[in-house]
Amino acid sequence: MSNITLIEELTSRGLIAQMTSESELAEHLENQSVTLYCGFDPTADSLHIGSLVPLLTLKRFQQYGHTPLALVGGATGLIGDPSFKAQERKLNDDATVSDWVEKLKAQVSQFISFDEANNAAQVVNNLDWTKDLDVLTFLRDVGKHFSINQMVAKESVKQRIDREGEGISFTEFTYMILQSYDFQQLNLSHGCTLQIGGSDQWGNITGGTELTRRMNGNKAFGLTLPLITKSDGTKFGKTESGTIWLSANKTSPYAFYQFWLNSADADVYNFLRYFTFLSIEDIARIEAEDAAAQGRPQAQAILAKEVTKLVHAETGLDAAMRITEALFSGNLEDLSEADFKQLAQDGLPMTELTAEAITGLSEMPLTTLLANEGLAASGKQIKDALQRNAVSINGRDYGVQDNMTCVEIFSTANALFQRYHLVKVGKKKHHIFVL
RNA sequence: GGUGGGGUUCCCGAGUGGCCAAAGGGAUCAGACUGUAAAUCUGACGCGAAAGCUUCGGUGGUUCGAAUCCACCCCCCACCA
Repeated sequence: MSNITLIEELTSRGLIAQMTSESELAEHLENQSVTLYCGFDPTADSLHIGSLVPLLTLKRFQQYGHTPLALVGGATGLIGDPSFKAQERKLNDDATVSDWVEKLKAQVSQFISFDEANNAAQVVNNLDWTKDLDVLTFLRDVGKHFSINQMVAKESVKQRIDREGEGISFTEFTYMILQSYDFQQLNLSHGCTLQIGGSDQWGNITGGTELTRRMNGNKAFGLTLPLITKSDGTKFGKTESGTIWLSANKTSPYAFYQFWLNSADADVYNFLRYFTFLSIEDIARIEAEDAAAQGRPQAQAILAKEVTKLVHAETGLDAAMRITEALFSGNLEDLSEADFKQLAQDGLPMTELTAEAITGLSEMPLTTLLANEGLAASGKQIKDALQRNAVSINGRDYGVQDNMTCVEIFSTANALFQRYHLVKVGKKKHHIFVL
């Protein structure tokens, strides 16, 4: 597909943190189609954008003719990965985990192709080869290959062991062995010779390459991806309102699109390299054009469009762009009744005002109402916004003197199409109230 | 187990009897500027529309009045053993 090798491509995108036996791995990947895997543990009912880099990297390998296995950790999810975690985690019960496993299976499947003739992807679950494993076999056949001395020395668990006041249970300590066993099993059953993962997984991955060598006598490789960082030092993937999830139920396509659209100039070109399939040349061209042009760069819009399309498909992207256009172009008059219905469906936060709710409004200050609907952390903030004329409803600005007039504000007469009130607080927060 | 130092509003961190809803910084929210940026400037920042109500590890006490004083308890840190 390209005249550069996969490793060269990944390198130029900044997608390689660490590799085992670098030159050998490069050669291994060039000479044949290899099978590789990446694991995703069910720690919630959806993955978040932190998992997007490994997911897309699996796809990149597939584009270069390799066979990706997406492993969902039905077993490891029951244990909990201690890597670089400050505290022991509480265990989730197995009904919950198996429910999450099913959801993640569907989610990871979006990103890799199952139709390729020669290198179709597969989704596997490590519960399949661990659930019937008995303790004695595990201890004798697997555990014997691990040196406690080496395990204790791993950076990923070091802080837990060294730090006073914290500890690590035997359960979590064993996590590395389980994950290593996955690699060894996949090497046997699928001929898998490479594991990729986030850079926090390095200790677990090298555990797997070692175990594969010892038990199977096979050479196996590992490659880790960098932790995504932001130029301002804040954590990637979180906003004030929380984690950005891949599931549309948890983060609407609109919110997802907005997240990328708001990327800082200092980060956006890196993000294009990490999160899109645009060629490095195209990205360099975009960057050069933005640098030459005055005003708003085009990169954020391209990024938002590309990533939203990857995660939420064309329909999700259309919805996100439709809402964005409606809310930020400034012209409410352009919205039709159908548009309002669509906005609600597309994931713009919405509240229905029932008849009882309306009667309750006579006692309800606007500040309380809007704060309750999540438009601000407290009524105080709404009050502050009111004082600065930063609250508008259906295009009309309201001030503190209107605070007790909810009934009038949300009357049918003031509603658009007799039903809709579009509330805006500040520049970016929107909410629809429907009669 | 011993000795010393601590636990303050989202975080860091001042405050050691009234002038304290509690300095300062960060985060956050809103405004100006702008590109739905960044940087910068301004305002807000316990809750409440307001009257007012509730905070300074916990429980009791002293006092007209306590984050500040006393007693007991819980937790954390440092050094020693």
